[in-house]
Amino acid sequence: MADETRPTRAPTAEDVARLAGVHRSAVSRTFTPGASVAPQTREKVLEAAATLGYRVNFLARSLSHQRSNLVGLVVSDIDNPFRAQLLAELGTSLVASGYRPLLLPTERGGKVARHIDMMLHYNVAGAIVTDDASPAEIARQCADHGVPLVLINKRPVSDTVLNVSMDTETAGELAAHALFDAGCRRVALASQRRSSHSIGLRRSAFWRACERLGIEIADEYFGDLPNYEGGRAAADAFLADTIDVDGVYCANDYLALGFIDTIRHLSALSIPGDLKLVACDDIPEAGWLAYDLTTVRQDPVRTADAAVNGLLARISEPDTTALPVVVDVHLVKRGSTALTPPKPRGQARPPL
Amino acid sequence: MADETRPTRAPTAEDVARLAGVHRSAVSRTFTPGASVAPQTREKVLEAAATLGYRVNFLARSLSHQRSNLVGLVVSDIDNPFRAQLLAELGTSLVASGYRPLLLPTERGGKVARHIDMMLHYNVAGAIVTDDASPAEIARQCADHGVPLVLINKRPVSDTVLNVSMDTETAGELAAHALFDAGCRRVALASQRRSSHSIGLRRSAFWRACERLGIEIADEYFGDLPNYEGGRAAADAFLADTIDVDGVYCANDYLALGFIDTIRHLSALSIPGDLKLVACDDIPEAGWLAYDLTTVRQDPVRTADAAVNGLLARISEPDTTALPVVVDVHLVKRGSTALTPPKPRGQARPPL
DNA sequence: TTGAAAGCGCTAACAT
DNA sequence: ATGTTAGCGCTTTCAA
Repeated sequence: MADETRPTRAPTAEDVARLAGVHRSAVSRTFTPGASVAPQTREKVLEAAATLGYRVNFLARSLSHQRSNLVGLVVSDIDNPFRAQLLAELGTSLVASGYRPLLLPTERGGKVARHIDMMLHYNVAGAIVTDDASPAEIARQCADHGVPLVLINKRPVSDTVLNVSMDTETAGELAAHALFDAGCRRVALASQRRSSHSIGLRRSAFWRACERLGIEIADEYFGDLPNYEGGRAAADAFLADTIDVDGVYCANDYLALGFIDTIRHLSALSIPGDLKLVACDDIPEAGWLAYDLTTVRQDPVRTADAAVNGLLARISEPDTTALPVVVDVHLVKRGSTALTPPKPRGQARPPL
Repeated sequence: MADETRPTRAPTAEDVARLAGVHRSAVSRTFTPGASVAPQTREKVLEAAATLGYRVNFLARSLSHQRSNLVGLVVSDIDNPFRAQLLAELGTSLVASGYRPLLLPTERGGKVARHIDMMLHYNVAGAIVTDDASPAEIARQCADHGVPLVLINKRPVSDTVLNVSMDTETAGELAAHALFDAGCRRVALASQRRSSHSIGLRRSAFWRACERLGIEIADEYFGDLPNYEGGRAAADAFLADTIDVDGVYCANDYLALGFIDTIRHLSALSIPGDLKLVACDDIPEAGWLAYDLTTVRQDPVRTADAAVNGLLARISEPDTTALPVVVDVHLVKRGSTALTPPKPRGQARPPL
């Protein structure tokens, strides 16, 4: 009768109670952290549970609690190594804190509305958003439903949602200084065409810093997206131009990789010989031999930690105003801004 | 009284029923795909639901159904671009199919047991595992609890769990042929030290193919992990050796990037001049100008689709035996195996 | 087609 | 400290 192939229904608290000779509530209490159970009752329950392979049904528990320990993780552009690292960190960190990440990947142009909908279906305890899409709506909806929300590197929407972002202002300054120290006085910018909050901030901060330092910004070049292809496109535009610059700031590393490759492989320019380069993020690739890119580091581990801790805080005290968290950045100096002996021709940018 | 700041409790089916002037079950039926509701009742319910912002509580629904539409996604090494792509695809594909991915990232050396535990707590509808850790235990446990399981590129464990894997045999052949066609007759292998099912298959298949073609395998070099650093370590070992080879097969692209960088930047050897290189996966980086790596493509989209479709099939018919799915591979020819004019010195591998 | 009622597995307030 | 009981929000037989 008891066929091994037919997996029997999962054991319930009732089953355990029966076997242990106690009441269901005793079982419940045994598995509830702050409950009072007699040590020996607890023992009996634990043993029975073990032999039966009992596990608390979190769905039922969440139903009682009116809130699950699921956390919505809205992410886009996982192909960007920084995002991938961040996602991994957020995931492990959440799991370590007893929460379960519900992964909600956003395709480009995908409806974020679907995701909030989803999360609300699941009574998520909170949500973390690092998507590039505009979070205004998602934030409002979450607020309406009392779902604590954390935005990473996004435009702040209200003082009820926590904003965790890198120190863009300092990042811009560090980048400008790095170029200045490398001798640059006339630079270009490379970024994405589609406007983005965080990229926008990086650009303007860099711009201001250059002004202060007396660095002239000659022009700006764009790719469609802030990725490798975007960097290549920006570099193509750059090379097609005839302006004379001695440095370039790329809005992020991922894009910088494409920029570098195009410059190195499809032009006669040398980095850092003819052109210094600085970017932002410090993805692992920036440290690779093929790139050796000076960049402003934004630590994904600390960012993720700040986001998760912040979320936990908001979950336990949802009614406090959320003070924005700014994650420090620092310059990682590499070969792309190395000082080089003056070129024989003595020209910053030789004709192609 | 009705303060906007205090988000009111989410509306329930009861609330909707009251507003629509019907019974709760009518509401339930309205939101149950195959139920029978009078068109106008349905209309009333839908309207009431809309004004109240009602959403079915999936936790409660799952409790009734005895199974949620959560799917465990056990992933490790998200830093590997192939894994990142796969994860993104799996996520979007699951969401598109009406399932919700529960992200369970495995740290290196992390206990997978924790994850199965978690999934069982949530009555997941199924699970997809692309983790590198041994899945034997996880598979057994899932089977015990009737949780459909799909393994991607892992060692098969039983005919109740579906195995989706790339065609390693063909991959080995394609790689060997690519090297052969590029003129290689004596090659080396680069992979990871820690044994891994999929890497192991790639190696042995390549080995056999070389034997058939009359390519001699001179030696094998290892890095600790199948990543960039692993590739660098393997290349270091390779360079420290004095064997004379004309080609190298890297067990995966990610590792190959490190291998290439070390060869290109820390040795006098040229690729493909002195050394042809072939790897496996076809991550985006392989096509970058800095690498231009000939590789055997394993399409993450098709792999993910196969896994998700397979999972759905097993969810609907859990008692059929799972026929392994093999995902086709093909060669992507790039510069690392380009034929080059004979070197002036006429020597395959010049001394450093 | 619709209302009534039982039950999914668990928690928590209450009573003992 | 433990048993009792009333829900949590939904689905689903069963009658009507």
